[in-house]
Order: sequence, then structure tokens, then C-alpha cells
Amino acid sequence: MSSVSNPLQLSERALHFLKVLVERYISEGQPVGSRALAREAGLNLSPATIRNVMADLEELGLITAPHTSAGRVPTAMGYRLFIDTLLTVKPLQSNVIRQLRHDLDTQDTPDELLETASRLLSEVSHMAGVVTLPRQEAVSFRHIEFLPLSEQRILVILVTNEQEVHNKIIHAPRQFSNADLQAAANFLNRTYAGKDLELIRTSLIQDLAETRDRLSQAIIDAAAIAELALKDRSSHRKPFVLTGEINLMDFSELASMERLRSLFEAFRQKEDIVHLLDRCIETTGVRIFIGEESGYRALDQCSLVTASYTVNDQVVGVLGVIGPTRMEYERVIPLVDFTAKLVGAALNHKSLSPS
Amino acid sequence: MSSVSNPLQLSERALHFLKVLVERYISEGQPVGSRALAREAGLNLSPATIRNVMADLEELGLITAPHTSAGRVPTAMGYRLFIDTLLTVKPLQSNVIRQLRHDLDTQDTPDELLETASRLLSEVSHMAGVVTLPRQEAVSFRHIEFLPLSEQRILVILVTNEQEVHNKIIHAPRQFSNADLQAAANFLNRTYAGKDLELIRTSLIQDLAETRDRLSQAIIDAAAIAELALKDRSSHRKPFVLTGEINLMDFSELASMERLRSLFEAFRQKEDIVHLLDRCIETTGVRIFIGEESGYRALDQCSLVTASYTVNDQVVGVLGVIGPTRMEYERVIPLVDFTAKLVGAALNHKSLSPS
DNA sequence: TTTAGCACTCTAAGTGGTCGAGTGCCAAAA
DNA sequence: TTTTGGCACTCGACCACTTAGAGTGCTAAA
Repeated sequence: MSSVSNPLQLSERALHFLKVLVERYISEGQPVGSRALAREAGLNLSPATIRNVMADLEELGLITAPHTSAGRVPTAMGYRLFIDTLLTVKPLQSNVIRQLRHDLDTQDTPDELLETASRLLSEVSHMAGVVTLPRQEAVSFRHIEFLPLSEQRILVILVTNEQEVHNKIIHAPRQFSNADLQAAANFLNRTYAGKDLELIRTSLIQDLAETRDRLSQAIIDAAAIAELALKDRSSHRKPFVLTGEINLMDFSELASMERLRSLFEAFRQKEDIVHLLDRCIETTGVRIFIGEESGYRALDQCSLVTASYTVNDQVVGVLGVIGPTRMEYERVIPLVDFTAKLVGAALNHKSLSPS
Repeated sequence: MSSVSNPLQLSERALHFLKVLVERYISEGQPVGSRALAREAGLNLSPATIRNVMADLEELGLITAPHTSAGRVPTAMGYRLFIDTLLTVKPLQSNVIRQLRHDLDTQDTPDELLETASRLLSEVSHMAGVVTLPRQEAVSFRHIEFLPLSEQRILVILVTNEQEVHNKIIHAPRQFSNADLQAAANFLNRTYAGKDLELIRTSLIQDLAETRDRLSQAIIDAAAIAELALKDRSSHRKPFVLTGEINLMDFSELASMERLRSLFEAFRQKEDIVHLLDRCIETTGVRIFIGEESGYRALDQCSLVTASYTVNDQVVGVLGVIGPTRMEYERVIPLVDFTAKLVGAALNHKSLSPS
């Protein structure tokens, strides 16, 4: 994928140094100099030798020096190579595993589950956790209810996928009586229970067009109202759950107000984040955007570690952690990976034994 | 209320200086020195004279000097006196009035209304807007619906106050058939429509206790389920809507990470903010907490300007603006005041003509 | 290929000096 | 009695300068 991820041009030794340098930088947060690296790297080499190697690494764009006489810092490319080929992940601590299992297994509704997942991601990582709500191509109709409000306004309560409740207010073209509405709801509930919502919409339109005069007024009414009720659902749907943004204020690399402001602004607008998360949904497994790789200015100094989660082996959503580029990938990656598996499992469990 | 709000010990002139000083400090953000004040104050007095007066004001704790040779800055007490007795409010700009009117009049549901109000407050003030949801002693029952989920879990959909939809999942003590649930819902809807929710609860319990054996099984079931469904509502209710927190990052007086962190943490925890807002609900009209007056550390450098809003002349909620102590009170106060009136009117409108 | 040495660069931190804004106080003026 | 001018003083902001230390690249020798 990335152009340097094949280590052909680099000696084993150079890669080893890169690995040690990145690890050291991640843990200390200070540019790493040749002396420190010589000490750390184990091999008995003098700083001078290290300097030569570091010059090579710099030439390839894997590391960079903030200024002439500071040590080196990994670039996004450096992190990329590190993550793709050098990283040794650390297994999750057993108490973390236990907490994740426990907290994710005791949630009643999918919404609560995802909320909890986000919270856990941010608490364990001390960064920000993000979870997209599962997208669902097929939304099944379960139940509908119409309650008249003032004049021609009608409160619609729609239950989909067994247990998801949506409600909205529609403006009907004419006044309907209580009985009309009741009849319409009954008709819809009887006729369409369990069917796919999109199918219902299209067949409603069709039925209405084709057989208008052969149908009873009640059914025509039902169809008309339902059409209004079912159109542009989900436009109000929260696109993702984000938790622990405040944790990001603790990282010195994000400590400038300007930077932080634009980051939080991006969180609020949601749009860019959604786009980014959408790009992850195609990938199975863990996917990472490092710094500028995301393409969004606000995330320049941030990395995003995501994993998609599945229901019935179908990818339906993405979750992950947002933090500074300098994060402990070796801990965050397994955390995100494992959480995604648990969330998938929990959702599966619910959708497989609904009755 | 505050111990110095009677200006007895202070000459007219000293008060005038205080006023000019506060105004100047609010607009410039810099400590105000004697020369600047002499120029600004109109009266033809030399800086030396001003210095004497300022020394008095400082002695009373109304202003303070950040360091030996800076100008003076108002203290919380100084702001208090300024606001209570010296402030000349500026009327809202007509385009702002128009925008508030328009945006608040075109909201369908109370939730949207309050969301919009919060957004408007923050946008107009360039600070943070906050709105508490209306508390309602009397919640009227409108409609209930039970949908069976897996095993003994039941999805309850409850409509109150004409159009507010709540849903939750309850765990029933035993399995109920679809017909059981339908019957229970029908019974409740028929019997209790329009009644007060708390009354329903108590009468349910009573009925159940007193006349258990004379009632049909269906009704007992209905009561049992309803009891589960109605208990601890509102525990999940969002306590307030907060918008535009990010605006607060632009103020230099809040620019330290530590400060900002604790402020945002308070916003997230909500608890302290709720307490503070609760204290405002008793007051009719505008109420202001300046800096440390709130008693919460996180709000030390902040002021909160609130007004309660009413439905049927009953105070039901509070809204306001949170910003740095150094804010343009003369603009914020009328903004908050007017918004509260509009929100009250809009809610009134809805609750008076619901049918 | 590795290393020691060296000249060089850059930052961080500290020093000292100047400037300007502002103060408090006092004695003279009003 | 109030107001004012004058004066010595304080403090922060700014600038120039220095120093110490870390780290570099390059070269020549091992």
C-alpha cells in the first residue's frame, strides 16, 4: 500500500534502529539523538555509526529533525513502516479484557452498547473513542402508530428491527380522524410486519399508482400517510458516538488552542470524521490513519486507529480511537481490535436470538 | 443581596469611575490605568486624582491590580456592583430579534425548540449557550404500547404530554403473549388517557393491592407491566442542552489547558452545572453568577447569565449563556432575557393549542 | 565498515539593560 | 478640603547577549 512498506532498500539493521527510535520517541516524547539510540539499540555501535544510518532514514523520509541539533522524530511514513512491519503488539491486560467483556455484555439496547463501547475505548486508551452506529441496508418494519396532534400534524411512532423506536411529526395533506389513523396503522401493521422498509415504500407508491380506484379509502389514506412517515428517515440519525475528547487536551502535541479548536470543530461538524470513518468500513480488520494521511487538516497531528465490526459476517460499523500521532500503537491496536470483536459478538447475539 | 450593592459609602463620582473602568476593561481586556481612566471619564480630572479614587475602590475590594505597576481590573464584587446598579443595557439589534423570532417560531417539537434556543444563544453571544429542559410536575399520559422482544423483555413506548415519546425495555416477571400485551395496552389507553402519570402509578398500586381478586387477569397484568414501565422514568433524561462550548476556547482568559480542561470536564459531568442552574430556577427574571460567586472551581473565571422561562406563568426551566467573566453584560443580559421570553411564549403556544 | 574527532548549528535558559506604564505619596496649589 | 504636579519607585515586556548542552555532518584513521 504505502510506497516504502517494502524494506528492500533498507538493511535489517536500519529497520531495527527505526523500530527502537519510534518506540523510544513514543515513550519519551522527545526527539531521539544518536547517543540515546546507540545506548538503547543493544548492538554495540558508536553514535557515529548510528548517525550514518539515521541520515539514510532521514533521506528516505522516515524520520525528520525538528531543527539542526535536535534528535530525530518519526514522520508519518516512519510510523507507517513501523506499524506495518515492525510493530510487536502487546496483549491486552487481563483486567482490561475482563472489564470490556463485562461492560459490553450487560447492555440492553444496541445504542447503549455502542455508547458503552465508545466510553470504554476512551477510558482504556486515555484518548478519544469513536463508534459509528451500525448501518443497515435492510431495515425491517415492525410496528407503526399514528397519534393526531393539533390540526393536520400527526405524531408517527415507527418501530424497526425489532426494537428501534423512531418518532417524527408529519404534516398531513388533510385532516384525518382518530379512527382513520387507527385504521391506517392497523392496516400497515397487519400487512407489512417484518418486511423491508424500502420495499414497503416502493410497493406503497406502486400500489397507490396502479390500483388507486380499486382500493378502499382507508388503505389509500394509510398509504399516503405512511409515505410521508417513511420518507427521509435517518436524516436526523446521529452519525457516530464520540467520547473522551477532553482527554486529548492532555497531550502536549495538541496543546495549542488553534489546533485544538479546529480539532473540536471537526468533531462538532462531524462531516469530515464521518467521511474518514466511512473509508474504514470497507476494510476488514484494523485500519490506521497516521497524521496527514487522513487528508484533513484538523487531524494533522492525530492518528485514527479503527476496526470494523460485523454482524453475521457483514461489516456494519466501525469503531476506533483518536489520539495524537505519538500514541502507543502496540496497545491501542489490540484494544480496538478486541473491542470491535466484542461489539460484533454482542450485536450478533441480539440479532440472532431476538424472539 | 451582596454586601456592597448599596453605594452609600461611595461617592457618585467613584461609582462613575468604576463604571467607566469596568466598561473599558470589558472592551479592551487590558488593566486600566489612571491616565486612561482620566481621559475616558469625561470629567476633567488629572490622573493623580483618579489614583486616589482607585485606591479607595481597591480598598473596598471592587478592583484589583494584577501587579504593582499594571492598571486595575474589576473583581467579582466590582462586576457585581457594576451589574446591579451601574449597567446600562443595550437593546438587541433588530436583525438579532428577527432571527430569534424566526428560528424559535419554526420549531416543531419542544426538544427542537430548546436545541435551537441553545444554538442561538451561543451564536449570538459567541459564547456557550445552555438550556435546561422544562421540568414538569404534571406529566400527562397519552398512549402506551407494548411490543414483545426476546423472552421476557418488552419494549415499552410511552407517549406523554401529547407528543413526547419515551421508550425503554423492561424485563417482565413472566412471559406474556402478544395478545396479553395488546389487551394490557388497550386497557391502559382506554382507562387512563389524559390523566396524570404519577396519579396513575399510585392508583395502579392501590388498585392492585385492594382489589386484586376482583379484577380480571388481564388488568392485573396490565397494571404489573405498567408499573414496571412507568417507574424511574426520566432518569435517563438529558439534564440540559449545551452548545458552543468551543467558542470558549477563543478567550484568552480561559486559554490555559488546565483551566479549559476542568471547565469542559464540568460540562461533561453535568452535575455541578445542573446544581447551579437549579439555583436559578427559583428566581424570576435574569440571574447572574460572576466568577467565583458560583462556588465551583471550574467556573472561577466564568460568568453565567441566566433567565428562567415560564409556561402558564409557571417557571419551568432556565436558559443562559456561559462565558468569561469579562463579557459584554450589557448585551448578553437582554439577549438571555429576550430569548427566555420567546421560548416561554413558544412553549405556551404549543401547550395551549395542542388539539 | 566502523569509529573518533572536530567544527558547526541550534535551542533553551539565563543575564542584564532599557523602556514604558503605572503606582503611592507628598507638598503645593486651588 | 480637594485637586494637582512632581517624584521616586516597581514591575513586566522586550531586546541583545551569553553560555551550556545536545546533536549534527564530515573527514580521516582504524
